[in-house]
Amino acid sequence: MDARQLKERVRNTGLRFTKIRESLLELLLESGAPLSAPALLGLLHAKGITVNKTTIYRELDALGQRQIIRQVQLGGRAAQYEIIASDHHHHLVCLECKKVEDVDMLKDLDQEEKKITASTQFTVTSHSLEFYGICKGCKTTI
Amino acid sequence: MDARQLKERVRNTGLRFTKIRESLLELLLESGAPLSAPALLGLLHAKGITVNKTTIYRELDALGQRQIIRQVQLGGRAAQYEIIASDHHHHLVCLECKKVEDVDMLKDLDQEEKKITASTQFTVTSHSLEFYGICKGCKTTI
DNA sequence: TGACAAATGCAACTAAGTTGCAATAAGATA
DNA sequence: TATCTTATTGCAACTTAGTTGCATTTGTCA
Ligand SMILES: [Mn+2]
Ligand SMILES: [Mn+2]
Ligand SMILES: [Zn+2]
Ligand SMILES: [Zn+2]
Repeated sequence: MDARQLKERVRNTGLRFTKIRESLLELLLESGAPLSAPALLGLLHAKGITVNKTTIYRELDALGQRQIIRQVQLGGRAAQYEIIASDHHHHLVCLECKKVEDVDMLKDLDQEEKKITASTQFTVTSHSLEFYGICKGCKTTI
Repeated sequence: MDARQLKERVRNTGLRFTKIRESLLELLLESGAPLSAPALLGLLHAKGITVNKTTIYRELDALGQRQIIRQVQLGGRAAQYEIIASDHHHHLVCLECKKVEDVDMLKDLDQEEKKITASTQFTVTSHSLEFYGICKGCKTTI
């Protein structure tokens, strides 16, 4: 998933390719980790792009509806957002500095989804798995 | 985990056993699912117990520090809380009505924790796994 | 029964997120 | 390129979740 592909995806869903939208997606793409609305607002302002918070929230909503980004719940007050890339993955959340890292799918949880759907009255369509602990940086700092 | 055991645990940590604390824990115990601070506030008021929201937040914090309850992140704006019972479990979250059900641990994710800790610079200490989908009630209603 | 810490309420605050409405700009078309 | 339509944006006012300082009340134990 690079900037060009992303632009393609955005245009295909009927969205205009505005400066704000472009910069916001660029930030999410460059960031190795999910970003919150307040964080995005700050980063955009730091880039010299003046944008209102209402626009950010509407933008995140629009991109979410089109399956270009997804909201992830990792604790903390604000929701975080990340580009929906090709492969499914999970997250490592540092309890110390709150940094988030991606971690590739290890076990096949789709099997678990099927088991639950088969054995309960609940139809599972997706899942999210977060691992909590201490990151490399926080171990050396202490 | 029944009311008596819970009272014991509360007393053992040096907490006084107040009417508010008792009712709050009772609500969490009776509820099959996690509850948010605003929800608890509403339920307590419905029970005729007048309590300030500041008290609720401080209470949740105190019980959390003592490992009597835990905060769970399940999407939605408000954090949810549940009694820490003996066995580890995960959650089924209905995307329609937002209801939450417990689901017993199926696979052994402790193994995954160990693998990650061994192969990355990140020391995993816990995890949370949520399954999303449609609950029984919401399937029949549609 | 005090004494003393824990618990509580209140008011004022911050931070995240939402809504309605008016102004602006992207980009398709002529 | 000028024009048109509609998506996008900003602004202000609002809601909801959660926090803080301080004064008052209440549980517990000697
Ligand atoms: Mn990720
Ligand atoms: Mn649970
Ligand atoms: Zn860290
Ligand atoms: Zn449901």
